[in-house]
Amino acid sequence: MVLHLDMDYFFAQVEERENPRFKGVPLVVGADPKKGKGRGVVSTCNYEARKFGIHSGMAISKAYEACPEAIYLPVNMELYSRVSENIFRIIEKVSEKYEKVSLDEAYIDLSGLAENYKQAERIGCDLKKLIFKKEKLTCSVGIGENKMIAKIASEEDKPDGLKVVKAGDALKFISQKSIREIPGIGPKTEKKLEIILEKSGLKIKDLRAISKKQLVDVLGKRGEEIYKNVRGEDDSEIDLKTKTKSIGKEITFDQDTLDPEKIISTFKNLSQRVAGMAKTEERPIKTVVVTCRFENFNTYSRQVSFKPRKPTKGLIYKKGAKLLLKLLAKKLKPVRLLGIRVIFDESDKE
DNA sequence: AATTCATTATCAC
DNA sequence: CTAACGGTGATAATGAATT
Repeated sequence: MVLHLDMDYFFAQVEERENPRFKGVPLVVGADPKKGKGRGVVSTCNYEARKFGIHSGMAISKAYEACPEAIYLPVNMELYSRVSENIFRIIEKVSEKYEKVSLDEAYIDLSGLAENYKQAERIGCDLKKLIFKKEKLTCSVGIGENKMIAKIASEEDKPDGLKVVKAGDALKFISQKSIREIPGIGPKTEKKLEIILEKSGLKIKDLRAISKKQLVDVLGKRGEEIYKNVRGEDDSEIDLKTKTKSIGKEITFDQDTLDPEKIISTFKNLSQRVAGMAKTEERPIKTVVVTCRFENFNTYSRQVSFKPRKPTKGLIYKKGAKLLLKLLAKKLKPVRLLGIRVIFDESDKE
């Protein structure tokens, strides 16, 4: 049995807690809609803002159009990280066997902890109470036989929800849900499936009409998983503490630029920060990846691998600058975004 | 033939 | 009028380069 925990509108809820005058009015956490013409997106917003049609991932300029009177706050990641750590400390009191999906989301393995659904529900309820008592934040919990069911269940009664889906009810529970609720089906996959079935607004049960072969044909390896998923099955394991595989930084300019000074100084800055973060991992890196997005949104990456070496600022910048120059020499247009990432050496396995 | 490398696509939060 | 659209990290597909 699996428990999925999802903090409700996390960043915005934390801001409400820190500053109660944000409660009850539309609140959007993301970029400043006025600064730099508002090129960012909405990170999270509270439910009052959602009434205006605002949601995560929406362009901040569009959100501003929908609700200029909302309060717009910048992302205060340091604050949310601290709160997140507190929450995970609470989760650890329930079980060490958990998978951290993000700052505000986790799967907990209930095998060995709960013999039946009643006990599982008790654990979920206690966890919610504990988090609220310690952190004054609400969350939603879903419980099911596998990760997918638990995840879809946690959405069911949000916010402040607690939903248990018994094994026998799982198939029925997911049948009428949008196929987008299946983890791994995004906009592109949805479109492909709509073409196969010549129908939009697909429900999970609709996908049961597609053969395994056709799914694999169209979706590749993921088709195999999706074939099982739409039948309520999910083999994916709870992934305990895995090592970071890569670290990167990227930045979108306030305005697209061709200014070499600006490009270089920005790139230097990114490199330095990546080096700083990579060093704390105390592991060698073996690849540097540079990303560049131009004004037309075309995005390119260039990478180079080498003998695993310590992630020094000089190494990362040198390798990266060479790649960047090579790229810019070919495709010179005003630059929208620059990024650099390092990939750690993985040769040391378990 | 098998493995690694490079690049792009897709996804999640 | 339409498009607008971050930052971080993971995985897969595909084809080329190496071993």
